[in-house]
Amino acid sequence: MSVWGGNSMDYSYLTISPENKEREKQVFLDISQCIEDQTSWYFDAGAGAGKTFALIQTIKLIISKNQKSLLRHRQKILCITYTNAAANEVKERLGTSTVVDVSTIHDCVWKLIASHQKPLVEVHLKKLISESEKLKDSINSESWAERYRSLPKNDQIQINEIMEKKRDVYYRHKQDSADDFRLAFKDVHTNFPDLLRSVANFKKIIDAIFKIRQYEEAILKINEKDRKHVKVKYDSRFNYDRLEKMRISHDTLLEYTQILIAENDLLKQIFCDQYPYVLVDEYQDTNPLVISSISSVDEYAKRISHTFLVGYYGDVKQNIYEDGVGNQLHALHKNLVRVEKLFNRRSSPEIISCANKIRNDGLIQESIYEVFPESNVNFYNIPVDRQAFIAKHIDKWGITMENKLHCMELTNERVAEQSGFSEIYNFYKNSPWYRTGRRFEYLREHVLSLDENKLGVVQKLIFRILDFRYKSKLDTTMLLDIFQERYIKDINIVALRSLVKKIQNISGNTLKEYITNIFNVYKSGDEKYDKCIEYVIAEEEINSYNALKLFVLNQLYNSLEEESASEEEQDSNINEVDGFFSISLSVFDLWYSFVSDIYPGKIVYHTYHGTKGREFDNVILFMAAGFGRKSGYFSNLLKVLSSGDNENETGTDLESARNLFYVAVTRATKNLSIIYSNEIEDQNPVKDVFGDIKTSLELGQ
DNA sequence: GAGGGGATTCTTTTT
DNA sequence: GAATCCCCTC
Repeated sequence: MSVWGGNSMDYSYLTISPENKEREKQVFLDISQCIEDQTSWYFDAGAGAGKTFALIQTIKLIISKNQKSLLRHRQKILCITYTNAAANEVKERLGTSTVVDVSTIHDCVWKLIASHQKPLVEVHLKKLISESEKLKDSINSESWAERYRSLPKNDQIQINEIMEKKRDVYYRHKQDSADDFRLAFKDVHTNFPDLLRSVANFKKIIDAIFKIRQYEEAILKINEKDRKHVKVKYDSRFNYDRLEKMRISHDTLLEYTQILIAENDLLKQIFCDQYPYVLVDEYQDTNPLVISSISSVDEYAKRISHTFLVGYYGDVKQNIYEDGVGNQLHALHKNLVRVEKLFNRRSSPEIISCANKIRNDGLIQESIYEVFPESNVNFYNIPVDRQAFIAKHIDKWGITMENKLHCMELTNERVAEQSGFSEIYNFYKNSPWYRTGRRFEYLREHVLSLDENKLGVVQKLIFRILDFRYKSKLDTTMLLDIFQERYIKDINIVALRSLVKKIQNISGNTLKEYITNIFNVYKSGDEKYDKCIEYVIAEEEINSYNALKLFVLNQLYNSLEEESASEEEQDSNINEVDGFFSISLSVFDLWYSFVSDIYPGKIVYHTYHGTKGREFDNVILFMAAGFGRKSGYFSNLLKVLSSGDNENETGTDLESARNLFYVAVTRATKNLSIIYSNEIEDQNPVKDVFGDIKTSLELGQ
């Protein structure tokens, strides 16, 4: 069913009644009718209904009816998805086609607008002006800028000049404690003691002043047609704009697109000429700016009587990201025909029934199958003892390597801990680059991303070493997976055998030992071996364990060249890095398996959010009253679990908790256990959904 | 004892 | 960036 492959039950032997087959066909006929009538539509279906299947079916239908005309007019069907993973899945399931473009929203709109730099730069210029105005307004009105505001103009100018001169000093000491920071700006502190009473506010002011200046310089340069300011670039690697450098990030790209399309008939023309059919996957997660862009193209196409059809596919109750359009689709794109699918092709009737009660918008699913295998659904309210709880389920559900147990946790930190590599996760978490540098938001991606390229610099290097170690031990590894082509082209069997043996002989119980052993053989006469190691490490200056340690120290502690770091501090940093490399290799193996998406055991851990789109036979949900800073996140939901008012929940924490819970519950196909350890104020709503609440570990039927 | 400020801690996910 | 706790000052 999914790109992540197997580990799910075999549906092929389940039977579907002729009546249900007919009804399922009718849903698709509804979509065909929309295409026939030239009316755009949205397809709403709950979890497990086969949305992606329907989307692909639709594409195939459009192709079968219009391929010739599309080819003749050099037109294509556009399918936009929210993630790269989803785009790849659609491509894979659809097969290659010359009349379909499948891409993420960002790729697609950037392709559209990147070649229209003239209007793009104009929009960018307006943005720079409005952003610098906004900053000036804040300095004139926000309470954090009051102490600056109340100074005489001359003093303000003086401060601006001092800070401009000491720009590098400012950035060097920005992360210091308040006392150290005041010390670094002694002169400002003595002359303007009030201003530095709150260091945090002072930093806010200075940041704003610097930004205003940068923006104003950029505005001048754009007007002067400076060589570096004639083009706007979209940089998908960064999550924030650098407007003064003409670089924008994800959200601003969508913002500019919306403005450009709204203001520019030529772009609308190009869009609807090129793509008369647009299909949007997971519309509930799509940014409202994208919906209004598409909608304005639609209106334009109608005005000039062009064919332009849009089909949205999604489920409002699976909207778990804040900037998604959710149930506001119809407000932004008018006159859409609703097509609904009420069948579920994934889960047991028991699970479907719980899910129906959790979603409170009236969409009630039923199983498409006549008979479904045995299913267990239980809600436990007991103190959480993960080991005991999991052990019971392994017995009860017959968990094996082939029939895995999938545990869902709320946080990544827990997932790392349960997966057995919290030592590694915590090392990064506590390192100055992430902790003192306040870069917590990078931690997940840098440590846990399944995409090697998104890992942090240190993490990527360690990944490469572990990957090399893993593959060099595997009989099925292809030579080219570990050796670079040009170094093995002219190698004979004897030399190759010796090289492989040398590599397989590298041993160690810790990374420290393993890496030390790598370099023990390095530069001792075997050039092929040296090249191979250089290929793995790919960092020139690293040619010993100590050099590696220094590299990590520079990357994560970068305190070596700082005059402020005392010798003891440096020693303790070195010890910490040394301790990190002394963690057992078996722990690193667990991390390696995790980020390689290899599941070496019977149990797999996920976050609730991370399982979107997937399905598992056996699921345990670990649940608690609070989530993040919100202490009543789930406990409030449980109070109204089966009775909440859909209308009044819009935009509330209750809605987001409900959607997240809905997504988590509907991942399960056969067996689902939920364990909630806090007190339940009112048991009735929970009983309504899950039946009796179990208060002991005994797994009743 | 009120309130200002500082230090500390923290959720998820995608582009 | 915001919630929360703690400390300091008035």
